[in-house]
Amino acid sequence: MAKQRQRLSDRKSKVTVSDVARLAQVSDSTVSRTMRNHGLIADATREKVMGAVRALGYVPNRIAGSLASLDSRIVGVVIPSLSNIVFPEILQGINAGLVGTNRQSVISVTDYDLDKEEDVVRNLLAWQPAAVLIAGSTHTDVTRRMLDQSGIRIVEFMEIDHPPIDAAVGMSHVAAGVATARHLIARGYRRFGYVGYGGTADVRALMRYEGLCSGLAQGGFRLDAKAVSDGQTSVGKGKAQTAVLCSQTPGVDVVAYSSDDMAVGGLFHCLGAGIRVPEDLALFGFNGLDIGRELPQPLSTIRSNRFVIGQRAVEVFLNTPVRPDTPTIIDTGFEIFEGATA
Amino acid sequence: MAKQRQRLSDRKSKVTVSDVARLAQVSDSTVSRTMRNHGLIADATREKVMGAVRALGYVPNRIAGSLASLDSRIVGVVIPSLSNIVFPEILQGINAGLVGTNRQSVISVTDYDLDKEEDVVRNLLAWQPAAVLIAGSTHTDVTRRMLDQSGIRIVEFMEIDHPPIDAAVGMSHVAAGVATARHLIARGYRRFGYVGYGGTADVRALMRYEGLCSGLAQGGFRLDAKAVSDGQTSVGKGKAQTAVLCSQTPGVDVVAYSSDDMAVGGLFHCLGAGIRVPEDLALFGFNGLDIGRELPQPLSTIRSNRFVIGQRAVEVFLNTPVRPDTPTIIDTGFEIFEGATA
DNA sequence: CTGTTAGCGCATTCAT
DNA sequence: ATGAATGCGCTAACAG
Repeated sequence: MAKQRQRLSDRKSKVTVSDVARLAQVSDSTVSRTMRNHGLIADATREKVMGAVRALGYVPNRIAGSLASLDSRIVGVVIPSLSNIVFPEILQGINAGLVGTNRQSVISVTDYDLDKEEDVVRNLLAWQPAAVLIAGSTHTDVTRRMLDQSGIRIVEFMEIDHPPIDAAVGMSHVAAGVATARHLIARGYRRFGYVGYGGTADVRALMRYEGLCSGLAQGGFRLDAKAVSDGQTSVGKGKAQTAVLCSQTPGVDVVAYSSDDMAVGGLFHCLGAGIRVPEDLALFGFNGLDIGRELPQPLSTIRSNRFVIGQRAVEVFLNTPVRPDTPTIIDTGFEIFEGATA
Repeated sequence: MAKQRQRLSDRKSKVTVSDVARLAQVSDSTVSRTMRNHGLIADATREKVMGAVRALGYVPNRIAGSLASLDSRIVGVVIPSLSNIVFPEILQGINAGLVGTNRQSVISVTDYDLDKEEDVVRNLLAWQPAAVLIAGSTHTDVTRRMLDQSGIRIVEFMEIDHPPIDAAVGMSHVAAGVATARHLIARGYRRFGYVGYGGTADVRALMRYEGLCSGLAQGGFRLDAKAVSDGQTSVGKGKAQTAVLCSQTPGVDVVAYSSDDMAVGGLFHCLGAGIRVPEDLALFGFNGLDIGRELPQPLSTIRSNRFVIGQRAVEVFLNTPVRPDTPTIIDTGFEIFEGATA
C-alpha cells in the first residue's frame, strides 16, 4: 500500500504489467493479452484491466516486448542525406506505407559516405529490425555481407541499375540519361552542355550522366561543354556553374542538369543575365520537383516518383515479410515532363 | 561441434554473447565488457573475443542490452511534417548534435494533427527514450501529461512563445512578426498585404501573423489586403494567392508572406505578370531558405536558425540529461535579411 | 582483470 | 477465458 502510493507519486519509477495486474486483480499474462487484443478476454476483465491501465498511466515497454517476442517491429531506413529534398520525399512515402501497421521506422543518414554507411548499418542491425530499406546499391563489401546475412528483407531503393541483395525499387538512372539525350535531340538541339555533379559519391547522378553521354553518342552527338562541382547539389551551384559554362563555351543551345535544383539555378542565372530561355539557351532538369512547375516558365525535366518509391519499398516488405529466393525488382519508372524551358 | 557448424551456416539463427563467449573461452560478461569497452580487459582477452566476434559475425542485440541496462539510448523526435523543408533542416541539426554520442534518433511525423501527435508520443514513449524532442508547444492535455510524467527530458523546439513542459529551444514567432512590421514601416511602405497560411494547425504561422498585425497597429497602420489558403505551404500557393491579392486589392505596396516558399511563389507571379519588384510591389518572406538568396534578386526575409535549433535541442539533453526543477528556455534568435525584394 | 548470479519487462507456451 | 512458468539476450552488481 505504501509502496503503491510511492509508485504513483514517483514519476520516474516505471509502471509494469505486474503493477497493472495487481491493481486489476488478474495475472500478468491477462494484462499482456488485453493490451494487445490477443486471444479472447471477457469484457468484464478487459474493463478491469483498462481501468487499472488508465489509473496507473501504464505505457507498455516495447523494448521488453520486442525482446520477449523476438519481433522488434522496427523498419530501418538508410539514406545519404536530408538536405537533398528527394530523400524527405521518399521518407514521406515510407511513412505513408507504414501508417496503421504498428511499425516504427528508424532513420539513419550516411552523408554519402560508404564507411559511415557501414557503421550506420551495423548500428541499425543491432536493433533487430524486421527489414532494412536502404538508398542505392553501392555499398562496401562488409555492408553488403551484413545486410545479406541478417536474413531479413533488404530493399535497396532509388535505382534498379544494379542487381540487388534482395530487392530493388526505383528507376533506371542510366535509362533516364539516355532518355534525356534522345528527347533533346528530337527537339532539335545540336550543341549540348552539362551542368551538374562532378564528384564520385552520388552514383546515381553519375549514371544519369553516363546515360546522357551514351544517348548523345548513339545519335551521333557529344557533349560540347561541361561545368561541374562537388558536394551537395543546390540552386546556388547550378546558378554559378551555368554562368561558368556560358562564359567558357558560347554557342551551346541546351544544358542538361544533374538535378532540378541545379536547373532552377540555371534559370535564375538566365533571368538575371537576360538570356532568353529556351530561345538563347534551353534547360533540362531531373526529378520533377514542385518548384520547377511553379517557375515563371515550367521547367522541362524528368519526373522520378520519389513518394511512390518509398511506398513501394515498404510494400515489398509488408507483402512478403520473408526474403524470397530470387531477387525482387520493381521499376517505378519515370516520365519526361515537357515544360517550357527545353 | 555439429551445433556450432549449424549456427554458422544458418544465417537466420542469431549469434548471441554466449556463442561468442564459448568460442573465445571466456564468460558472457567479459564479452559484454569487451564489446562496450567498459572496465579493464587484458589485451589478450580482447583479441580472443574480437576474433570470435568476427568469426561468428556477431552483432550485439541492442534491444536486449537496453532492457538489461534500463537505458535505451533512444532520442525520440516528433515533427509535424517532412514536406516543409524546415523540418528536415532541423533533423540535420539534431543528427549533427547526436553524432558520436552512440544514440539513435527515432523520428515520428504528426501531419500537424494533435490527436495523431498524441498517438505518436504514446508509441514513442513505449520505446523508453532517454529524451523527447518535439516541435512546438501546442499539444493535447493528454500528450502534455504523458510527456511530463515520463520524467525524461522534453525539449519543445521551434518556438519560445509559450511556457515549456521542461525546455524550449527556438525563437519568438510573435516577435518575428512584430519585427517584420517595424522593418517594413521603416522602409517606407504604407499599404500592407499578407499572403499566407489561413488554417489553424500551424500555430507558429499564426503567431507571426498576429505579431505582424500588432506591429502594424503600433505604427498606426493596418493590413489592407489578405489572401490566405489552407494546408501545407508551397511555392504554388504563394504564386496563386499573390495573383488573387493583386487582382482583389490594387494599390498594396508590400506583401508579407507566412514563409519563404510562399514568397518565392509571389516573386514568380510578379516575374510572369511583369510586376516590378520592389518598385511596383515589394515582397517579404520568412525563414531565410537557401533558394531565396539565389533568386534573380535575393528575397528579403527573416532568417530563422533551423539547423542551430536542432543542434541546441540535442545539447540541452546531452548537457543536462536529468530534468531540472525549473524550465530551460533557449532563444536562438532571428535576423532580418535585407535582400532586394523589400 | 574475470566469472557468477540475478534480473530487466514482457510474450509465450502449456495447463486448467 | 485465465494463470504459472519459462526465457528472450544482455548488463550489473558482486566476488574473487
